[in-house]
Order: sequence, then C-alpha cells, then structure tokens
Amino acid sequence: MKFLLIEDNRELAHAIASRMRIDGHVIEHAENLEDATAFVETGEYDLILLDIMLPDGDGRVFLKKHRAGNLDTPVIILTARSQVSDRIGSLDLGADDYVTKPFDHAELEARCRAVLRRKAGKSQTIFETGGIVFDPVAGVLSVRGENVNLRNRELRLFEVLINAPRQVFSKQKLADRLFSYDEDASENAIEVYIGRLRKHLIPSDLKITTLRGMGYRLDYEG
Amino acid sequence: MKFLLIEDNRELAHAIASRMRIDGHVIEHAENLEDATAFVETGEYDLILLDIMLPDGDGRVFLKKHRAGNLDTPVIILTARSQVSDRIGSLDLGADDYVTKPFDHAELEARCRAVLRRKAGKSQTIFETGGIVFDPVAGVLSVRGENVNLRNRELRLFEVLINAPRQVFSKQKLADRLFSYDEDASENAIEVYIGRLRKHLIPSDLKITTLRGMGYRLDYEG
DNA sequence: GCCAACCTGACATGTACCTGACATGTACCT
DNA sequence: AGGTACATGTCAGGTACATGTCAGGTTGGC
Repeated sequence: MKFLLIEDNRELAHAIASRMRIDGHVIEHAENLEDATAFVETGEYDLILLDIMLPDGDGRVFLKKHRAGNLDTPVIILTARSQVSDRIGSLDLGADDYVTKPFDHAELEARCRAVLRRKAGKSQTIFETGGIVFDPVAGVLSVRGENVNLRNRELRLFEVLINAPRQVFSKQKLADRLFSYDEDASENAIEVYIGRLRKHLIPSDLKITTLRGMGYRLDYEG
Repeated sequence: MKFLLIEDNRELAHAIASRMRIDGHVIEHAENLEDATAFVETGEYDLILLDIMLPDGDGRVFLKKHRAGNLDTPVIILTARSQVSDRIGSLDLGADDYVTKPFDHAELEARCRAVLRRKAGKSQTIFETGGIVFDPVAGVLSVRGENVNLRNRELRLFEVLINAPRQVFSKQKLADRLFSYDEDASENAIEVYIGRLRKHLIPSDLKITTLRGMGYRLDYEG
C-alpha cells in the first residue's frame, strides 16, 4: 500500500513513517500543503494521513479541496486532543476517521486497517481461534465463551500479537508499538503486561512463549 | 447498504455522507433533481434521503414521480424546521419519514434504521430484553413495566448503545453520534448522560460498564 | 554456581471517571 | 410577552482504577 503522510513535525513524521514501512507500506512525506498538493496531483495513494495544523494553512482546507475534486482516497485526520471541535468539523468535511495525538502506533495502524478494509468492501475484523473470540475494533475479547475485560494496554498488546502469531517480537519492538512517541517506559513494563495477558489466556489454547534474550511469541495449543 | 443522498448544500451533504460511510454504507450524492433522476434510473438503492428545496425544483415532485413509477425504495425527507406544512404534504406523497434540519446525526441514523427495518418486513423496532421495553422511534422506555421518561439526549444515547450491545464506544465516538456537526460539548457531558441513563436502568438487568480509557459498553445481566 | 533475563505480588501515582449542584437556554403555557 | 418548568451542559470535589515501578523470587544458560 502507498500512503501519503502530511505532517510538519519531523520527529513524529519519521516515527509514523518508519512504523508503516515495517508493515511493508510505502510512505511519502509532505511537510506542508503546497508539497502535499503536488504529491496528490502526480501520484496515486491508497490512504492519506493528514495533520490539521500545518505551516502554510489548515489541513481541512486541503481536505475540502481534495473531496471537491471528486477524489475518494481515504483520509485519516491527525489532530491534537485540544482541538476537539476540529474533529467534528473534519468528519463533516469527508474524513474517514481521525486519531488524536498523542496516539499509540497500534491504534493508528488499527484505524488504517479498518478504513482500508471498509473501502475494500470487507467488514469482518474478528479473530476466532483456540477458544477465543476477539474483535479489536469493538474491543471485545471472550475466552471459552466468557467475556474478559482487557485493559487498554493489554488489548493493544494482544492485538499486536494476534495479528502476527508465531512471530517473535522483542520487548523493544513491543514497547515501540504500545507507547506513543513521547511516552517512555521501562522494559519491565512489557514483562508485566505479558504476565497479565497470560493470565487472561490461561483457559484458552493460546499461549505466549518467552524466548530468552529475543522476545515473545504467540503460539496455539497449550 | 447503498443510499442516495439528494441535497444541494455541499457541506451538509458531506457531513451526512461521511457519517453514513463510517457506519459502512455506500453513499452516492446528487445535488439536483436532474442528477438524482439519472442516479435512480441507473442504480439500485436501499434508501433515498431527499431534500425538499433544490436548485432545479421541489423534491416533492421527484418523490411523486418516483412513487408513480411503482418504485418502493424508502424515502426520508430532509426539511427545514420552518417548512412545517411541507412535512405533512410529504408524508401524503409517500415519504416514509422526515427529519427536520438541523438534526442530530444520531437521529437521522435512527430513522434510517427504523425505515429500513420496516421495509425489510421486520416491523419490529422494539427492543425487549432484560426487563426493559424500548421503542426508539416513539421514544418510549419502560423498565419492569414502569414507564420511564427519557430525555432527548438520554434516549439517543441509549439507542446507540442498545443497537450494538457488548460493543465498546469511546466517549469521542458517542459525542460524535449525539451531537450534530455544529454543536460542541465536553466529554464530561457524556459522563453525565451515562450517569443519568444508569439511574434509569437500575431496576433492569441492563448495565452500562465503564472501561477505563476505552469507553462504555452495554451489558446484559446485572 | 553464578549471572542475566525474566516473573510476579504489592504499591504509589496520576488520571479517568463519577456525581450533586448550578447556570443557561429553550419550550410551552397563558 | 412574560413566566414557569424542564432539559441540558458545566463545574468542582471526591473516588476508584489502570498503570508503571520496584523488590525479591525464579528460571535458564554457561
């Protein structure tokens, strides 16, 4: 997939871009509306990530023009938490979703996937294996029919793992995905979440395996 | 579901369309009667949203022709509050419902759902679970046989929740559904409604669960 | 046996949330 | 118009819970 990222904060932009690249997407990056317009006119994108506050104008103006030009590329707005009213206005202008900063990368990825899936006409997002049912969008997990209340971080962690079962994630990688770019936590925090998540999964056939010095992996069958 | 939106105010049209798209519907948009006629002749729609005042004529004329052509696609009229008499005439012409501007998106969605359900033969619009009976269209809730007077906002909130029980709604998402595009309220407002709604539900087996940092969820069984 | 990596119960902390009370506006009645 | 009643959103103070850290225990590798 090819994404266009319109964001003037370079640090944040790099953080997003590198994460997306890890997922195998191609990212092009514009720092202002002028560049963004040029990009859109010359290239095809599957998704646009748009900041509201930009040095040469309001992102919503760009969005409005974009939609007026009959382009239906999905747009996800990146907005600061304080700009609450922006949010509402943005949806009205034709944005497909919005994410408030600071955000978890996992959340951004989830929303990107959801929007792309919606555009593709598919709607099912639910995982159903090894005695569990998990809907990351609704935020619902049930183990052996019993509903489990995952806390925010546990949920995000589980989503990362179940999206790539049998893959090894280092603690560093998990931390990058769970914490937004301005948060900072020790690696021990990850160990704690893994422990808490394991408890929830005990009745199921899913198991988180520790690979010493390498990381964690989600496995089927106890 | 595929909807046709006939509305000449672009800002409003975009607002409606984007909300509907988030719900997973496909929206096509005509700005005048000529385009609308072309759309209807070439496509199948599950629902038509029709503005009365259009640049090239009266929406009711379109409605009349549409019904004369033996097409039974449900039609919901969008009308300004001042045009009260219009409303009455529209129902006689075969509209299935009407919504007066300005309207909450939640209200529009509710009426869309209601009309679609009615057309699908499931004339049941009434929820009956866990000791409550709820008719969202009439706006009547009774808990354990006792009639409860829900206020407008409480009603809308309850409708959102009961339409997707066990699903988690963030405060932002609820706010977006409860407030129309030009309103703006703090997230605390949502907390207050949740609290008020909870009080009403105490005698029933329905319960609103708080998921810290994530949102709220309607659960069955106290 | 020793060190490092990992696990885990318990706790401090901030923050998300709750709630009673109030200010404001809107609808309805006369 | 004027008044009353009610719905609605804000605020402040209090509470409870998610979260990350720590310390001491456990495991695994060498």
